[in-house]
Amino acid sequence: MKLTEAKQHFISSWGAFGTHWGINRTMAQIHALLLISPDPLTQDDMMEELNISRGNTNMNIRELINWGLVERVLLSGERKEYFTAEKDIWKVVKQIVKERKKRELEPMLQLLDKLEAVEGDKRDKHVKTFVDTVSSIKKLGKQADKTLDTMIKAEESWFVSSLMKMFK
Amino acid sequence: MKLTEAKQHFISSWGAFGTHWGINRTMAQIHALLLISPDPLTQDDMMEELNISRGNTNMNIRELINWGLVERVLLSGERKEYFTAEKDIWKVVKQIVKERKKRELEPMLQLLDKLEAVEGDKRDKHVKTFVDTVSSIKKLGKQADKTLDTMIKAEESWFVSSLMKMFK
DNA sequence: CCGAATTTTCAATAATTATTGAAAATATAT
DNA sequence: ATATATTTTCAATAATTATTGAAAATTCGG
Repeated sequence: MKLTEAKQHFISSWGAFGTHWGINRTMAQIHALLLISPDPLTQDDMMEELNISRGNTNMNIRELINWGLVERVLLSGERKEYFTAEKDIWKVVKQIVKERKKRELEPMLQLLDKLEAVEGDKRDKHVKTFVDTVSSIKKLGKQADKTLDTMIKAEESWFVSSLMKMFK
Repeated sequence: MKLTEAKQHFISSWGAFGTHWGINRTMAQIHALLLISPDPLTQDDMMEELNISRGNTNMNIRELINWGLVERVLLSGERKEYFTAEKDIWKVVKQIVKERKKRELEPMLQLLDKLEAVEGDKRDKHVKTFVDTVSSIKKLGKQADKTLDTMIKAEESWFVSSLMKMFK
């Protein structure tokens, strides 16, 4: 397979992959493109490679910057802005985990805390099932939260080798 | 907070949560409803509780059954079908991980294998960056795949206590 | 400060995805 | 077998989400 074709495959399947994870296609594709680009790219480069409009490109680049996955680069002597993505995949994964934890897991745990304190007699099976379900989700969620915190701090080498031994 | 209100909150936020994970709102809400229901429910029960149409209810129940999260229950003397959800959250998580691994991670790893074998001179930085990116994603993906396999087999008690020690 | 280059915004539109509801198919009791 | 209850399908529609493109805002060199 030629590089051009391989790049197309990579970008389009990264985009499709993203849609399964609540990330929009274009955002994932821009990210994919930057991941495989040795040098920083401009908005125009991305528009051309991915055949998307200026507005779409711009909004999704900003979103990737918010996620901490892409950053602006200033190239001296150039008027245009350039962008580059973190290439260390372990760092990328940690960054995504960190953001999703903050945006989704933490608010969910806060809600569960409130819901667990529902009024009512636990001898009523409706109350009991509700409280039991909420409590068990909360328990697992809290554990996941701690685990992810540690993961976020970890080095890849440590992570891989520890897990290899642990889950052999 | 009263039970009725708490249930509403739980169902609607479980639905919103689902949409961040590529699961449609209704499917997540039906699942939530079944999780907190002490007894099996019929399609009509769900239609009424969630204010959704028969067709929508039916399609999403079947989808939940495909995911292995819900099953039919036959109640003797009843003409209607009843449905119930697995209540053990650890089993639920394992089932979801198992399915998503099969549906998303494994096909991605297969693709990466092919893309890694791209033609071209690795002294060309475009080729090099492409191959390096693909390889490192593949490496991490393969590790995740193994780790998840072990997790799928694990008992919750084992999982929680091991991780507690590991990630103290 | 001026003017050109560049970036950003956002209302309009397109594309995608979810939902309805009624008809068809299936199952069951008598 | 027939009538009735129940489930399933799916074309039509609604709702949501993504994308465009042109106008406005900003930046920056001279």
